[in-house]
Amino acid sequence: MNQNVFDDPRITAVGLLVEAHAGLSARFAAQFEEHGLSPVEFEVLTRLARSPGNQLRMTDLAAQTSLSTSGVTRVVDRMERDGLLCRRACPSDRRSSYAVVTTAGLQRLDQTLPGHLRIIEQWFTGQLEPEELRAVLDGLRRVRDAVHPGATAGSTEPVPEEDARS
Amino acid sequence: MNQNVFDDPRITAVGLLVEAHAGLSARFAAQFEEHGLSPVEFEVLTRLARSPGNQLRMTDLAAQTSLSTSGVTRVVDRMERDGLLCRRACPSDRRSSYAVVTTAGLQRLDQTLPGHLRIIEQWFTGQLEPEELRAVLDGLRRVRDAVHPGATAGSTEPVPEEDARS
DNA sequence: CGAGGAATATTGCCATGGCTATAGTTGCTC
DNA sequence: GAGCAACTATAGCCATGGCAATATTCCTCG
Repeated sequence: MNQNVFDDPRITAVGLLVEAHAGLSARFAAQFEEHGLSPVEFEVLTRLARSPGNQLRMTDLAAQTSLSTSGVTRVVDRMERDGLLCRRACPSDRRSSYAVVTTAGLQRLDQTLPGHLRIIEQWFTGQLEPEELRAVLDGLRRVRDAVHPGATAGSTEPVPEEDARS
Repeated sequence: MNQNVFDDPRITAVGLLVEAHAGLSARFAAQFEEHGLSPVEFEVLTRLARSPGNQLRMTDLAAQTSLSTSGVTRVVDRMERDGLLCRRACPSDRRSSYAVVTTAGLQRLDQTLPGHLRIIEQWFTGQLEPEELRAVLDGLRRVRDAVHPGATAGSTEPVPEEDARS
């Protein structure tokens, strides 16, 4: 068996990306937990808080998170039970319902965000010189745009079908 | 509520990292599935295949993957049932047992790896100029070393305790 | 208008995996 | 050697979340 396949620079590159991500996620999760939030709940809270009216239809919330629509149903169940958000019927479409952040939810987010930003700075952005950071982010943006169809509003271009990198 | 918190460059930076990782993971998972593997199973297979004797104690396997020891027990259960690996009693310590990759497991990995490498190149490394890629990897290495204690054998230095909290 | 198909949220069923308790083993200390 | 703490793998119980089925509601086309 070809042992040195694992020394392939591509494997190494992915390993770095995965481990950097995993390490940061673990730090985030620990801090979220201090504020009684799971990573998914924090994600939901931020997505709602940055949406007009602090609300989003269940479907749209699912599209903006890592969850399926049924997953969103359940997270919203839990968070509604905890008073972080509530459901609101959509007046124009009786199939839809909104998830709306409550005041308590916004407060919780406010409590969590400063520490979150501190962690990012301490363990990610602050570890790099400004121009290094810019280089990393430029690279990640290119990867993201290639591999994550429809991630940003800006990239409406079709997903590149081949390895073409202009 | 402070809406423009979400325009904070730190939030943006993490968002890029997370989405690049998520996009790549999704592509990987799709290709693994073509070969009848889950992401965790692929991880286990590679960890074992790159270990001396194609084997690892359950505990060590857990330490090298994203799983707890009980998680490893179950993945190994499934993979043993599928014939990808088998358990072997440790002769020197009757508490321990090894997970050993079978020939079928190595074959499965051989079938999967070329496509995996192609995906990495097509959607990650190949999207960047060589010097861009090097810059990204250098940055990720720094982040990884900071945030992921004990990730590599090379970085024995203690985790920076530069702290600022509480 | 009415029928059929698409969209929306939810629920049932299931796989995955973490935490904790447990049983077996080892090694250290007295 | 006996006792005890640490280690190792596993099983029980539970939370999370995906997929598919389901019930509503909406929309389009005839």
